[in-house]
Amino acid sequence: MPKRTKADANKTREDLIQAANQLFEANGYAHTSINDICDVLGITKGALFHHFKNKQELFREVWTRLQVEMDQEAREAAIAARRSDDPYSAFLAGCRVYLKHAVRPGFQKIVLVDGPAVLGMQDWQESDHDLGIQNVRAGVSYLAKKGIIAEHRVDALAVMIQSALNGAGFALARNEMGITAERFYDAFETMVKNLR
Amino acid sequence: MPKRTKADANKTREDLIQAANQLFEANGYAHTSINDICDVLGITKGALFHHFKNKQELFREVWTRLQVEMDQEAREAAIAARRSDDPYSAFLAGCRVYLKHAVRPGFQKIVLVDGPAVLGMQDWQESDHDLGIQNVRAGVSYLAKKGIIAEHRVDALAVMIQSALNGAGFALARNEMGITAERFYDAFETMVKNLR
DNA sequence: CCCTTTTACATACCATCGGTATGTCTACGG
DNA sequence: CCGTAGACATACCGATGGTATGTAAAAGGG
Repeated sequence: MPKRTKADANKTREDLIQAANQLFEANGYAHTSINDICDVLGITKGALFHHFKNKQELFREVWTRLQVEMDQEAREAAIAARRSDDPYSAFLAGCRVYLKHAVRPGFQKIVLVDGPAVLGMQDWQESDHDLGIQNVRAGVSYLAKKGIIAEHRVDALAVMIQSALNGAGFALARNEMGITAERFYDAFETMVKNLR
Repeated sequence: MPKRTKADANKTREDLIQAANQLFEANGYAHTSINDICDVLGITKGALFHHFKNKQELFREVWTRLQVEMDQEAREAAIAARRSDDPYSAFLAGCRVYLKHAVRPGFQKIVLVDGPAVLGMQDWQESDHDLGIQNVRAGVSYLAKKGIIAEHRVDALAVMIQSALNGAGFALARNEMGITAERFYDAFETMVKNLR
């Protein structure tokens, strides 16, 4: 009966990521101790530090997975929604997926709130924006090629649009001012369709 | 030679806030220890815990001041720029001030990055200390009263516009994609003036 | 099949940190 | 002039992130 085979080690690593994800989501990074995470799996700190250099690296792994997951789904949705008669369809479909994730408490707490604070702004720039923003930028750039918006505003608008989606996600999760998801999406779509 | 008068105590408190502000800005909340702050002033933890309940409360004070400072300046700018022939003038002037603050690394790190992570989302929601959104909302609401944009989109648009400004601040501070402040403001203004 | 090395953990331990309990000295009101 | 409250300092505690070390099993080469 093998107890410490490579497959088991890989499972331990995955369990660690999943347990960390749950605890980070529930209690936040700062209020989740390494022992808390290990206790969930019935292992000790030795195991955790064998698989991850430190607490931050474990967090980064959790954080990265959430981002990649969202990115893939958004890309697929954008491609699937592409229509020749509506230049906005693909872009808006991607944004809708992004918003769907931005509403989830787990995504918010880990990616949007703790992410920048824990990993620092430099790290945050590298990935979140490389995944989220380039997605948005591609959509905006397409609108520019169609002559709908000015080419020289593509970058600035892409940045602001993604931030707008983040803000919408926050507000929705917090039920801020009682704004519904429908209302948000209506406002967002109107805003996008009136870009010049 | 008076050493522990009330005036001195007040100065100690102010010094604490200022030192904390600098260290939080330079190293972030998590990497700033209470002893670090006290060392700057040559005092001990006893003094700090006499003036503040805990580390969070000190942070909250720093955080609040930055917000209030920005809010006052934005209000004044908006009032000063009010013009009867241009419904956007006051709102855009306020946004320009907000953007000016959002670009500052201190405002970013403390208010935008560490703030949500340290104070938590619930705290954020409960307190109407988020002066930025109230400011923006007032401007958007005015545009709605002028019949320029739809009343039922005021809240959602306000949230997204403020987030857009935050994102612009981040991008500018990091010199992301080489977008200049002028370009950002041009794109922002165009976006706002095409809201419906 | 045996011997060595590497892997996958556990155990023991340490420095630092946020926070508390307590002590001390000074200003101030009566 | 005295007692009390305020403004700090000192001493201490538990928890936490991280390290150093130990150990048993698996992997791998001959």
